[in-house]
Amino acid sequence: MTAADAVFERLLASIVRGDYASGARLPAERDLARQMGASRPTLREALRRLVEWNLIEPRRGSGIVVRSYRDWSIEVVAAYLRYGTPAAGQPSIGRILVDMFQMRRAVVLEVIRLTAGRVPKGGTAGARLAMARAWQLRGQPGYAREDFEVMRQIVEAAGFTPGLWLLNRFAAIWFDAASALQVAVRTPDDYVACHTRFFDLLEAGDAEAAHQVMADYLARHDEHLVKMLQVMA
Amino acid sequence: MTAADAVFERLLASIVRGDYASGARLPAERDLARQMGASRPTLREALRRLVEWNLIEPRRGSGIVVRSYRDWSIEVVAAYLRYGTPAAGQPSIGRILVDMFQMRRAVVLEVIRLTAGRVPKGGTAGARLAMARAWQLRGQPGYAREDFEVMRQIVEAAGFTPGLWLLNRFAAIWFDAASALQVAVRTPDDYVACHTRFFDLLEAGDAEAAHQVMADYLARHDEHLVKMLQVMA
DNA sequence: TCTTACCAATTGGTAAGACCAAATGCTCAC
DNA sequence: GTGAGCATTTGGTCTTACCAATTGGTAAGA
Repeated sequence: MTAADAVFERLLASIVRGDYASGARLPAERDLARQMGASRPTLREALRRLVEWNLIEPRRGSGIVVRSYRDWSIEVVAAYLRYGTPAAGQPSIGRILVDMFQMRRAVVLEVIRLTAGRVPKGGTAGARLAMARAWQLRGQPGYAREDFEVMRQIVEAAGFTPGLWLLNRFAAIWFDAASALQVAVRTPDDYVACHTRFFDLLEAGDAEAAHQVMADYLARHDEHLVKMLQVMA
Repeated sequence: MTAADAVFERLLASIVRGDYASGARLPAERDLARQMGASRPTLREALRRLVEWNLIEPRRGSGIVVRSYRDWSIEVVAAYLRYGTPAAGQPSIGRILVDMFQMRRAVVLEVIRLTAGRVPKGGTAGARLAMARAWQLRGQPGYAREDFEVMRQIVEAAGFTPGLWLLNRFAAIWFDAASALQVAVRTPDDYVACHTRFFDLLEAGDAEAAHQVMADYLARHDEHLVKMLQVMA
């Protein structure tokens, strides 16, 4: 991790933790750089990302104002799971987590739905290979990424570029959150069976049935994770 | 627009346009800064955002490699609409556009679905006010933002924070894309009627019917936009 | 001839200091 | 009390320099 990354993480934590009220001002860049033990250019690289995530808004001559949590961008969730301290009337961390799971499943399923009817003949070959690799890696660190690669292969073969890019963003957020939660994703026993059936249905052109297979699979998958979360809570 | 923004935009354009093959290296930072007529710190602020969007990957001692388009993040779509030149076998700009519309509608509707059952008594008050403001602004520049505020009010009232943050990201991408397309969003005549009915159903606790109202509304809305796109093409 | 260890060049990462320009807020004249 | 003008604050940018990780070639050794 670079110095700019470290500064970014510290500022991110303090904002998400609620150290600054909405509309409050951060210390001036020069002071902030000194507080963080970093140079101004390094600090500014960190600030760039905070701007990108809609956490702050620099105003020349005036200062850097901290934006309301209602303006934040989805990339913040992982940090919120790490550092968040919900104020009164705001949803709890557990609530956020459950919501995130629901939303993630909904988005992935929508991408699948929009993809399913467009997979060309033989378009599942890459996905089948990725699935085999993922299965080999079950229980090991590289599994999540390879499992994710399966869907990317499908979506790419279908030429559904915006869906591919959306999945990429979600994956980044997801892996970040997972590392924050120390969640070890378990691979279901029917992993290969479900996916093979999914691929076969795609090749056969039965988009609706294919979508249903993955909907059921992900529902079971999430159910398992939610149980784990309840054990933790 | 700051100098760093300008440099970012130029680099973004050249990468999205395909000036660099996947895995190719950008010129060294010092050379690139000179080419862009900017200082190294300014250039590096621009590179930060390109990293954030998964367009490049800096490697100390080696250089900055340009990543494959399949790794890019969803934030890139707007730039792709501006500058993209799809290679053979890749989807056309028109295809991307239609996909984007579909995906946006799907995501918004999913957020609505996950929100609908959780709106508290009186939770639509803020949304009704925003709707009135949006209607006043129909046909004018501020309309799109205020129209978007309506949904944010609903989602916020329901305490569906990840959904709120996801909408924020989508809105940013959407407004960026709209400015690239010079699309003027027309306000349907039944704007107030549809939304009022939506709010009433939410307050009555009929989540399914509420969802359906907005699904129909957005379908008609998008149909209109798609027609405009066909005229343009 | 092949391999290995090492060194120098390349290149991203960081720091310090200075100046410009926009916004702010105070002061002073009216 | 009010408005114009000026000094201060503060983000935006540039220059220069040095550090550290990687790379690639070179020379020594097997």
